[in-house]
Amino acid sequence: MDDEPLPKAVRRGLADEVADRVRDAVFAGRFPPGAPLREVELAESLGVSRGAVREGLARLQREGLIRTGWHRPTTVVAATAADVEEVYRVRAALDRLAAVTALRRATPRDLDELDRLVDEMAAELAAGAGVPRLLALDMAFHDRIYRAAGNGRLTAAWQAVRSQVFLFQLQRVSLARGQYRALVVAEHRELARLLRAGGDEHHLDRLAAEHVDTARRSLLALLPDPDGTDPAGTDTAGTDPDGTDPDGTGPDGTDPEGTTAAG
Amino acid sequence: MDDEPLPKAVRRGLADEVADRVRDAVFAGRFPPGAPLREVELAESLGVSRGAVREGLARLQREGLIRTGWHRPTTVVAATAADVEEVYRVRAALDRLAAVTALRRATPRDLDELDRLVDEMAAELAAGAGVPRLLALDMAFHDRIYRAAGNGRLTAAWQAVRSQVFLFQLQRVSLARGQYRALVVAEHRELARLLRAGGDEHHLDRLAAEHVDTARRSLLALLPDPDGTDPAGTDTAGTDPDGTDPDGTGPDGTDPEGTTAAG
DNA sequence: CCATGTCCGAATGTTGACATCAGGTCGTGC
DNA sequence: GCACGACCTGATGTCAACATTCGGACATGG
Repeated sequence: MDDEPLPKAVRRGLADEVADRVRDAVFAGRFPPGAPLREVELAESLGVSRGAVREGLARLQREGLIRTGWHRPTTVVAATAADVEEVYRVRAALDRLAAVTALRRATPRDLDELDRLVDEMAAELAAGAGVPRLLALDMAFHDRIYRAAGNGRLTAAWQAVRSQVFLFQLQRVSLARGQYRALVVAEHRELARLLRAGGDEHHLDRLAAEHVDTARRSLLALLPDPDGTDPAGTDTAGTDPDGTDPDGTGPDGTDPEGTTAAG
Repeated sequence: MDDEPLPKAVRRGLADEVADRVRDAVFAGRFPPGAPLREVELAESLGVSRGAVREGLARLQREGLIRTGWHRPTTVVAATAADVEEVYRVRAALDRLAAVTALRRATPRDLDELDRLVDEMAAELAAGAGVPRLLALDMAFHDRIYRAAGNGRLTAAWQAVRSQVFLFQLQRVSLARGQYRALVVAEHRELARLLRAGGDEHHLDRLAAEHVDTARRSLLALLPDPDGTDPAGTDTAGTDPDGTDPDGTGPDGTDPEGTTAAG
């Protein structure tokens, strides 16, 4: 008996389908950073109407994977140091909350799944698996933590940066060095251990923060340094300062199974 | 001599207009919690096509203000204790990051504006202003902090919960008691002071968390105790992981550019 | 040669109509 | 009387066509 026997057979619309296809295409490098995603082209290519494409793109915009403007073609985001800084800072805040919350709410099933993912990660690593495969497992691991936390809004916020995290890691294949790969696996194993231990909230919180920080620094090391160690003022154009950016469309709250794939 | 002399004259689409109108209507109580928002009705009422309405509703869904399903009418969210818990926990995580980041990036103009908002808040309070007015100022205050932080993704995440925070506070007019009102103003003044001082990051982080927690508890106190939401959850986490308590969420939110209405 | 005004292509923004689906109601058989 | 199935209504999902706007190229005047 599963806690959730049936994954609830959700009726997806075309927009979701379009979003998934385009997202995978972006991850696969079909559309490099800065490349335009024209609605008509995608509509023809996918065999659907522009409306569906439009809605799907709006969803991807919500995920921060693409940017658009008034009467301007949407383009794939290009990862600058400022972007990485922004995304990972937000991710750290969310991850910490997710970990601490999961500490109190994780079910035995959640804990088992986390261990299984870490084991699989280690196995794949030993087998010399490619970066996308390891990244997918990495993502699945964190997705599970968010799911265990059981906070819909938190999960939604995570999904708003998740694709960017994946894309950035994929573009800059920072996992290339074996040393770092092993470290990542070790960090995940430690996270799973602390969650199972169920005790030290402070320790877990700190580990979650450090885990993200490790990834952030390893990515920033590969990017042109805009300014000092402490990036201030890297506001830049990417996002709008006023905060009222025109984005996307409605989220669907909960999406349990990771959609990204890219395996 | 503004830092940004011209507010950039953004070209808004119909979807944004629709979203603003509907949001204001919801805040004004035109659509009570649970009420259906039918696309055709709104289309006729606003004099636009269903497409525009659809896109606008998608935006509101992203803000968590409405919920929808496959071929089911969208409805206004009803604030349960679990919802408040979720929203405020996420908000606390975001607010903490925003405050700490703003500590390093806030410009003198930002600081002046924060002080001005607090003063105005105090003045309105003394003048016996209504709850919506105080809430709007409260929101503007926090919006300014997010803006000062200069992290677009963080701001986007904030906007995904901002409307809910506003709605919850508005529905349960927890600010009714004069005592609490005064406390809120004092907390804001302290936040502004710490930001201007520019020093103690730890202290600021903790204050931001407490500020949100105060609001969270005051709201939960007014809601029926759901049982299941979470055993340890509501009060919870008394321990602070980083020395600062990980959760907690905050109270008000508002929107800067006066869209919210009610005022 | 630089600055200004105008035109054109292309993409998005917007629209109204058609197809599909969920929920409730009624009717039927046991 | 109860369970099951078909039907109908109303809503959203989807589509193809029209209107608006951006960006650049071209021509023009100083």
